[in-house]
Amino acid sequence: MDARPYSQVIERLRGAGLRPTRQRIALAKLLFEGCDRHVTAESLHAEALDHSIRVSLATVYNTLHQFTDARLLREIVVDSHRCYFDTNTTDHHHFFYEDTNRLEDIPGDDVEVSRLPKAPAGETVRRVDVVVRVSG
Amino acid sequence: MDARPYSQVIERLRGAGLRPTRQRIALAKLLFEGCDRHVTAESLHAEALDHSIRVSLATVYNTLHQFTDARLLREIVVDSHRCYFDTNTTDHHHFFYEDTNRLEDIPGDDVEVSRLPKAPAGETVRRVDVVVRVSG
DNA sequence: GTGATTGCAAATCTTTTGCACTAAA
DNA sequence: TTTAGTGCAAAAGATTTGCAATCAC
Repeated sequence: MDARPYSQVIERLRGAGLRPTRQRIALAKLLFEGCDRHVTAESLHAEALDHSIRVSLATVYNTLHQFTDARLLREIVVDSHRCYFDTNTTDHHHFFYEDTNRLEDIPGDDVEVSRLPKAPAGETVRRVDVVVRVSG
Repeated sequence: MDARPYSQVIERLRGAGLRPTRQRIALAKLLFEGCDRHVTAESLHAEALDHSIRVSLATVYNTLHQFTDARLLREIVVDSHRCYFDTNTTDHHHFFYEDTNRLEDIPGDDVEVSRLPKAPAGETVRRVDVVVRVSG
């Protein structure tokens, strides 16, 4: 083992103003080491247990929201029954597989919204989400 | 009062293969008489009670889903905690006011998606949803 | 040590379900 | 009369919360 195996993740948490606790470090390693991912609280909790990381479901929920507030994650709304979180926080859109409830990034250039309405008076556009729903 | 005040709504329900019961007729009148609307189960139930329509929340849920299956309504996903239903079933997109959880149609021509990825192998695109999230 | 964080269990909120009752055809 | 639809209350599923115990600094 590296003498400082967690330093990158710890730095990232500190940079986001989050105290690097054992649970946050472990979850951050699952989320951010490797390629972009989409998780739900349940799926991340299950994955943590698989890796023998002792963390409660409540803490997973809290952590996902803290990471989202800190802009380490992005919340994606595609299903009224479950929250999805995306480790890819850059501007991009999604396929949603209705048969399997799976979410997949659409590469940035493959969607282009060429016309948008202006924001209603007094409002600011926070985000434009495009979801392409597919099924077999 | 007209001698056949409910005939239009009744025809619409029959046409959709739904038996025109007292509850369905009353809810359909709230939903379809007047301009396009966005409702949640809770909001429609409250509105029904305001109009002295005796209907249970469970029936409102069931009815909204039956209407959706019959293509009298469309379900809109903008919030992971609540289902919204839209009486406008034509192709169009939405503003979502994050401060007030309110949903509003964007006129058809004000959004144009000029490039879309092709569907993954074996999948068919069921719908493309664009949500413009705004806040004050 | 001190304040932030966590775990647990209970609470909350939305939605669905089982079943006896009622109403439409 | 027959079957579909309804109401209620209970169940289910996802998420949040209160509070004592624990941990980072």
